Amino acid sequence: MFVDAPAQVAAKLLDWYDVHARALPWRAPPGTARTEPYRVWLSEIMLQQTTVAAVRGYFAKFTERWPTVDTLANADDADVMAAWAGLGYYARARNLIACARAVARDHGGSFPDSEAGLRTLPGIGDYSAAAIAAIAFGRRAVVIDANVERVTSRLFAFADPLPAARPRLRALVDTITPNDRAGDFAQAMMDLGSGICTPRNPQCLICPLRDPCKARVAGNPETYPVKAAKKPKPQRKGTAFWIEHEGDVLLVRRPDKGMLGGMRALPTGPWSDEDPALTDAPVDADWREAGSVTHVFTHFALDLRVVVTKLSARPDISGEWWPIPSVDTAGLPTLFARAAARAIAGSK
DNA sequence: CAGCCGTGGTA
DNA sequence: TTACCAAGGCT
Repeated sequence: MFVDAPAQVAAKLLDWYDVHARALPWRAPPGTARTEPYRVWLSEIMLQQTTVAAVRGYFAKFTERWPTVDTLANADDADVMAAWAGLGYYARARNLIACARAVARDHGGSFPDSEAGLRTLPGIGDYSAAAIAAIAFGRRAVVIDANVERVTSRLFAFADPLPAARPRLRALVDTITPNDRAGDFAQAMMDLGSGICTPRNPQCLICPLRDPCKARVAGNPETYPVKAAKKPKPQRKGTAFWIEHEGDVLLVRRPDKGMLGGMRALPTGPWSDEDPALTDAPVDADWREAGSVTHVFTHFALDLRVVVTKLSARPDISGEWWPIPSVDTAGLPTLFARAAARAIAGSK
């Protein structure tokens, strides 16, 4: 058998998938009816740069509360943003709302069934359009995510550094993508990348592609994919202001663009390499230190100093006064949830 | 094209 | 503990 023939790769992988496919809430088992496009779409957006474990609870919550794309399209923005709180990359939530409304308004409540049609919707890029077209609509599409890049670069011992070499890697993925079951093939590649062809210590002994894999033969699968070096993360500092009045705390809504865009938050000063100053506070007050929280984002690390004050008169500041005992229901992103916990602990 | 954009798990 | 990294998209 010519195990390195492209068709053989797909056949081996699909045979493995028929037995070992992960059972996931948004996935139909191999050989059964396809999952509804709404659920495929919702899961694909949530899974962008996000682990299966993190998505499970959010997917259950969203599908229970908004079971169809129309119900989501009619939801209040603030409710959706609050429900997304903690999952990260909040532009996804803003695009989720915009996409649901575009589907409801421009497509009669049904998702486009082609890759090109899906690609026009907000929040759906090359990967998601291909994945939804293949998984939800049975289209033949070349689906490329980080798992596919890793598995394919190892399979072909493709050593050109990414992301510059993406077009050539895509051509290789194209050669092994089957005409039938492209959706199962994509999901099989992801399962393989998640459980066997892992970034470190890949389990080549039990891999269904161990025979055709050139990197395994060479003995260096963990060196793929080759990537350009990363830049160091700058350290920034800032201050969060916990302002109490009669058992309420002041929350603000952050601008739609930028960090934690559109999310509820504590008022803050600027985040920079300068030492934070109390003069950035939205009100003049007697501030007390409540400690600090450190948080690591994708491209910088933040040391957020938390200061608290209790005002006897309600200041004239725009924002929401939220009952402190239920501040955990405000939908704060993790940074501010931790800052709030620090403020409450530090003000006792 | 490269920078921006969260969070939590893993070794 | 530090560093890497995950079902990427937008500008």
